[in-house]
Amino acid sequence: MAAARPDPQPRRAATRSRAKRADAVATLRGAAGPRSAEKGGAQPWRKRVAHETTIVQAAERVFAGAGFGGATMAEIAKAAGLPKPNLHYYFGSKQALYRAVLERTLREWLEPADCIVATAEPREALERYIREKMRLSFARPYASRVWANELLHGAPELRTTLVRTLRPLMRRKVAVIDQWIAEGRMAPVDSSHLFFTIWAATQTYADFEVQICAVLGCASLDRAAQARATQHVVSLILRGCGLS
Amino acid sequence: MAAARPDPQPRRAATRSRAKRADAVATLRGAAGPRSAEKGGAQPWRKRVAHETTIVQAAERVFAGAGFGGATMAEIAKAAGLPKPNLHYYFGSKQALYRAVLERTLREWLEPADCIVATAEPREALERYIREKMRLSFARPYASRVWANELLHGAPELRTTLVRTLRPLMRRKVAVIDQWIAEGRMAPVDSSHLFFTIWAATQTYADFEVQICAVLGCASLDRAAQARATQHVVSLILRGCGLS
DNA sequence: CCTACTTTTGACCATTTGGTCAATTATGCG
DNA sequence: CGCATAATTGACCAAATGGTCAAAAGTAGG
Repeated sequence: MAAARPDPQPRRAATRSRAKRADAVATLRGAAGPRSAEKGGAQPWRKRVAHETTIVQAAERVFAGAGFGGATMAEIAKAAGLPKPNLHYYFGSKQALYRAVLERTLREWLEPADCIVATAEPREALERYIREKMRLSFARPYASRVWANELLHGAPELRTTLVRTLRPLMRRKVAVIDQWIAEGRMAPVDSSHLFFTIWAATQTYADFEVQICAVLGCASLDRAAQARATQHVVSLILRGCGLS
Repeated sequence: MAAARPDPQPRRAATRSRAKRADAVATLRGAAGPRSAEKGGAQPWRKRVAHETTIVQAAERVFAGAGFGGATMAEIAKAAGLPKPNLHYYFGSKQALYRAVLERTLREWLEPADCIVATAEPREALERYIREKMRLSFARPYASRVWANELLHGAPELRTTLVRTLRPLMRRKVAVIDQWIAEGRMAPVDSSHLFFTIWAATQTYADFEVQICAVLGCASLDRAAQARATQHVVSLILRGCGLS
């Protein structure tokens, strides 16, 4: 996760035809900010990262709009403003590109859980967690939809990731909630299912936005509506946990 | 909606090539039980309905598993145990078949809301509503997923349905909740958002089953696990509504 | 049996789509 | 400059896919 970028290395050239694809994904994984200890104006791979990011963002939008099967590489290319073979140059295949999108999302998705720790105040921690989830839902609806779409279809690409990454994390978080309950600091809810409910209640604003807007009779949720939604989810769940 | 079936009429034959498609959808719409006032052993269209049902069920499974774009008519045909042109005979196109699946789901989806009426006891009505939604989620996961998938991708097929059918219904239900709140019979929650939360919390068990199973570490939710989930959602939301 | 119909089905087609290639152009470096 | 490597891109291809058709096979009523 924190692995430093492999810098502008010749990227292990084989006959090239086979070598190009592969690890563009790895690039994105640690692309956050290792611009530090490099030489002077390291612009060679700067452009590469920029392109990869452009592509992944375009792909995110297109995959969100049509699903994996419905999205086409041509459409993604158009959305990214690049010729199609270029996508294949950076990400060997449609599937690899899709994976890159999912991987990027997963990291962002797990982050908010950091505030669920035993030493925290239950009410404060949960409220913060829910608010952060709501914020993500409104800020990155496409990412949420790609993720939802993947789960919806049985998670063919990240079933193992769910078991190997999400599950261990959740075990720890669930233990924290259970401890809070044991200490009588909140009502005895089922901690695992509490997370499922929070995920569902928050992400529904990204995933099923059309339905919500159709019912509310608005084209999209403005700032005020987002705040109202957030307030609703926070207070409903906190009260449900006996934390009002 | 209650329109009687057009019985084994010559089904307005034009040059046939163009006539065959069309209204298989209409058939399904009112196919519930008009077996009543017909003549004797009305078996001619009996088989037709059976086939249409078979096809729609197969389509539901396949669409749920791959989305509209990812599903193929060939796959649906195989799942239905019929040759591909047969599907086109009953439902003119892939899109029409998809619509038929969605339409069937919508009816089932709206039904549980019948118990939300002003004269009912809030606690009892809401609990019943939630339980019914949970039951549907476990009983018809494929339908839920097709629906979710459609919403996820912007509801291209049923945006108008949402506005013309779901919205009016919800206006009435929301009014009921608001009345209950005004009468001081439950906590002052945002009634529209309460529905969004209930939908999300219940349908997550169908839509994101893989994620839930991955976290819980089980292959699928057995009866006991389903009961636990249901109990969790019911008590969390009721308490959230001040109805414990 | 015969006529008129609905239904079934194998063979087929035009289009779309993921992916490839080879040729070409940038780019870094000695 | 000149070499090597990375990046770009127009042209292409094989496979998959939604949809069509016409011939064949039921099926009901006269």
